[in-house]
Formats: sequence, structure tokens, C-alpha cells
Amino acid sequence: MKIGKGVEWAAHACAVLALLPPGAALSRECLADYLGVPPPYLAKQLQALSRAGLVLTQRGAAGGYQLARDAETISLWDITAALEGTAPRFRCTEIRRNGPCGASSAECPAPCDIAAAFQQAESVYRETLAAVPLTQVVAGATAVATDGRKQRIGDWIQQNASGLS
Amino acid sequence: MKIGKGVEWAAHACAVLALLPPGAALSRECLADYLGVPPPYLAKQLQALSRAGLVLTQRGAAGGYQLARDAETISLWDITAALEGTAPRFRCTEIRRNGPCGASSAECPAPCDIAAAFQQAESVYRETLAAVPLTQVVAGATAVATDGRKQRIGDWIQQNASGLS
DNA sequence: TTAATTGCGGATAATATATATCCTAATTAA
DNA sequence: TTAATTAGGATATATATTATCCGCAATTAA
Ligand code: SF4
Ligand code: SF4
Repeated sequence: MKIGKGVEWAAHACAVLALLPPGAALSRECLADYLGVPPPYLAKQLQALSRAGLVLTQRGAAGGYQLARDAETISLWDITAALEGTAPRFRCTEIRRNGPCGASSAECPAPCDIAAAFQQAESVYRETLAAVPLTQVVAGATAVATDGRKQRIGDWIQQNASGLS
Repeated sequence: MKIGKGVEWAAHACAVLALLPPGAALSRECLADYLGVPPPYLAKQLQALSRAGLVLTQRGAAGGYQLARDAETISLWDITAALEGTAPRFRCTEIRRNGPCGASSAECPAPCDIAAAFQQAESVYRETLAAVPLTQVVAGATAVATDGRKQRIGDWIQQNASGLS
């Protein structure tokens, strides 16, 4: 019943990509190094983000990843959905149809209150995450960073990003 | 990333127990038969409910399970928490401390916006489930049942429950 | 054209969790 | 005492997560 840690990785990766100037890209090696996570597994998450259309990929020399849309339009739910999928997490196995007193089809016109409540709960969960755009994450992280660290991050980007104008 | 199906089983089991007259109890064999699920595994869920204080158990001959409190005061969140635990499902591994531009301790006074958003999302999820008492589930199920089925359920309880006055 | 770089996709292994079952001990009513 | 019943632990199986690797396609620079 856990959420894969890949979600956190992907969120941080997107936050880094949001710092890049337009048109610049970062290779997965650089991203993995920056985040301090194993490169091959991060690649999985990045591929998922790519399939979901959240990042653009550029193959070949000087290739890499960049955000596909403005950071304002990418929410934490977008990232979560790309990694974990959108399938309901509560699985209804229609227990009420079982047993000696099972309900007939006619008595099951709709999901019962149990299933309805879980659907509702997942819905508000989704909406809460959808309300947080990547820009908010970046702004929050920038707010607590010291000037020295901002400098270091800027330098690192200059050194590792490709496609800088 | 899934919720155990035991949650659904336990919810249905509690809904059945809520139909019993005060003081009556049902054995796990009877419950498993009623729900059409494997008895030994349902026992796991019932033990979890017992540990959480949601049901009372009575050992020995003519023993069984009964609700520990009024059905009005037992919510779907109570049942979910008893089965799945209350640990956060989003795991924050403090990635921002990693890598060449890792943040210092002084720069991490609080969880970042990513962690905060997931905490908030889990919170509203929890509250949504907590707002649904067992009585609502029972009322909803009763509303769609035919008279014949209500009769059959009543008969079944008469036949299988112990401690009937 | 050629060689080097880089992401994509599939295959695979290791680990953790969820699912399911069984057995023994403890408890209680009759 | 005897029969019934749950608690709890040990165990097996299935599934999901986590992590890694390799060959291929795409791209670019020399
Ligand atoms: S819809 Fe409700 S009653 Fe039917 S199986 Fe799902 S949870 Fe149980
Ligand atoms: S608190 Fe935020 S920044 Fe730190 S590791 Fe968790 S998600 Fe990442």
C-alpha cells in the first residue's frame, strides 16, 4: 500500500529541469548524479515521464531531457499519474454478490457506499496533488536556499546542461 | 500502490456484524461463509480489527465476533487504518540533501512543498473515509435489497448467530 | 561516411509486500 | 472434562517493487 519512491525522484527531476533555461537539456547521467540516485533506475522514471508527455527527449550527442510544457502547467498529480498510473487503488471484488445471501444483479445498480466512499477519497487526493504546480515546488525550494547554494546550482547547470544559448 | 483487498473484506464483515442484535456474535466460519471468502485469511483481517479495538472477540464455545462500539462511531477510515496502518504512503527520502548541490541541514527547516502536498493529500483522503460511518454503509445496502433478500438475511442470522436473546 | 554519444525498450534479477493456508496454544460454555 | 472457538505464529505462494543490464535506434560531430 505504498507509493513508489520513483514518484519522489521524478518530482525532483522535474524540479531540476524547471530550472533550465528554455531549450536547454540535461542527460540522465547528469540528472542522476545531481539527485544522487542510481542512473539506470532513474531512467525508468524518466521514460515514464516521456510516455506521459511531460518531458521531451532528445537523442544523440548533446541530447537529454527537458520539460515538455511550461512548469506552471505540470502538477504533482501529473507526475504521480505518469509513474503510478490512474487505476483505482481500492479494488472492489463485488463481495456482496457472494455467499448464501448474495445480492442479485438487479440489486446492484451502482457501487455501494463503501466503493463510493473510496472513489470519493481518491478523487480528493488527486485534486489536492493536481493543485500543486511545479512552479510552486521550485519557488518553495528556492526560498530556503542560501545564496551560495543558488550560485553552485547555477554553476552546475552551466557546466552540465547542453543546448545553452 | 494498491490497497489490500482485506480492507473490502473487513468492511463487509463489519457491515454484517452491524446487523446483529445487541449481544449476539458470529463465528469467523460463519462470516467467511456469508462473504464467500477463504476463512483462514479472513481471520487475519478480523484479528487486525480486534487489535484495533473495533470488534470484540469471545473465545470458546458459542464464541465469535461482535462490534465493539455502536456502528455509528465506526468509520471506513477506522477499518482501513486497522488493516493498512497509518504510516504515510508517500516516502520522503530527503533527496534534496543528495548530490553535488545538496542542501545543508540549515536549509531544510521543514518538509518541502512536495512532501507537504502529499501529506495534505493523504489527510483529505483520510477525512473523506472518516466521514462515512458503518451505519451509512448498512443503510445504503439495505435500501437496495429486495424484501425477499432481507428475509433470507434475517433467517440466516437467526440460524448462525450465537448469543441471541 | 564514420564514430561517438545518448535515450528507448525489453529482458532479467533481487527484494519486499501482499495473499493465502495451516498448526498449536489458550479460552470458554456446556 | 469435552467440544468449540479464537489468537497468534510459522509458513508457503503470488505479486509488486526496486534495481540493473544490454542491444537497438536516433542524433550529432568529426
Ligand atoms: S461495490 Fe460495495 S458491496 Fe459491492 S463489492 Fe464493492 S465494496 Fe462490496
Ligand atoms: S522533503 Fe521534499 S525535498 Fe526533501 S526529499 Fe522529501 S520531497 Fe524531496
